[in-house]
Amino acid sequence: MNISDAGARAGLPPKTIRYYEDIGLVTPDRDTNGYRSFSDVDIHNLTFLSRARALGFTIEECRALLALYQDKSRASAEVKKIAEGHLAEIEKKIADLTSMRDTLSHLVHCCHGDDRPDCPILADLGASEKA
Amino acid sequence: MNISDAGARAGLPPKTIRYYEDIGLVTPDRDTNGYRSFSDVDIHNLTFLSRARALGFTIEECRALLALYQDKSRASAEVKKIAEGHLAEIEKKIADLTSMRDTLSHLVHCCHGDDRPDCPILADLGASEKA
DNA sequence: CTTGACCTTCCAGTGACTGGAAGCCCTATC
DNA sequence: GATAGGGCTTCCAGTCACTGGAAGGTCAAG
Repeated sequence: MNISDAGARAGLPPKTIRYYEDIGLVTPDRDTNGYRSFSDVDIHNLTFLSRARALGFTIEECRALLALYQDKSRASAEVKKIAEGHLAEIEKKIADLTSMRDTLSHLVHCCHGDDRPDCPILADLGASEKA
Repeated sequence: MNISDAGARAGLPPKTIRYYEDIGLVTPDRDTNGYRSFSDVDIHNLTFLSRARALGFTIEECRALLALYQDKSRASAEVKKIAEGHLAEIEKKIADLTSMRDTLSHLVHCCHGDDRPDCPILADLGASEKA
């Protein structure tokens, strides 16, 4: 199967698949004309990667997960450890963004947003620090 | 004031300040020895940038906000528009991350995490699509 | 006079792609 | 057989907002 079809199956653009090959995540065969030829296993691995990325795992986490996926004697504890670490990072990002949102939402709410220059948003950003 | 002190005041590393000068966000004077010399206004602007960045505004949003900040006849509506746009993006990121967290949290919860290979996390990532 | 902490510039790397150029390959139609 | 189009290949550059490091100038203290 050619790269476009493989991409359609896995839910990834061709460019991304070439990149994944570049960094050694997949190693499709080549046809005699030089075209990449994707086997069912390749598609399966690409789909795995696509889903793991959609869950926000970094490429290096994906690499580790894929290796564990292919190692039929792995310990599930190792997988769980990676997932838990990633989960903690997601939680932290959510907390950070929520804090930003609360602050910004408050400021936006305070700004009347008309053609006058008074603006609590800018006032707050530019304020000297206070206790 | 030299770059390190300016950075300490504004809460930014010297490298970042040099970068901000590179891209035209600040334009500190130079001493005769070539060192950057930061005025109170420079510090103020850097602090403004530091806070806006901490709220997750992009550099280009910061550039726009800083211009509005310095324009004493601006309309607050313009500021509010930028802030609201940014707020919407934050909300979206929070929603995306929350969805990821829920999925991942569920999977982590299902994985017993011992030395056996059975792992619902990998099973899910590798599953053929189902209805 | 030397040491060490600053400062300067410039170049390269980060993560995970993405866009684009230049050129080969394949199929279909005229 | 020529040609048009689409898809494939490689490679280079750009994204965003820095960050690290090298090479070298400057300054205050001892």
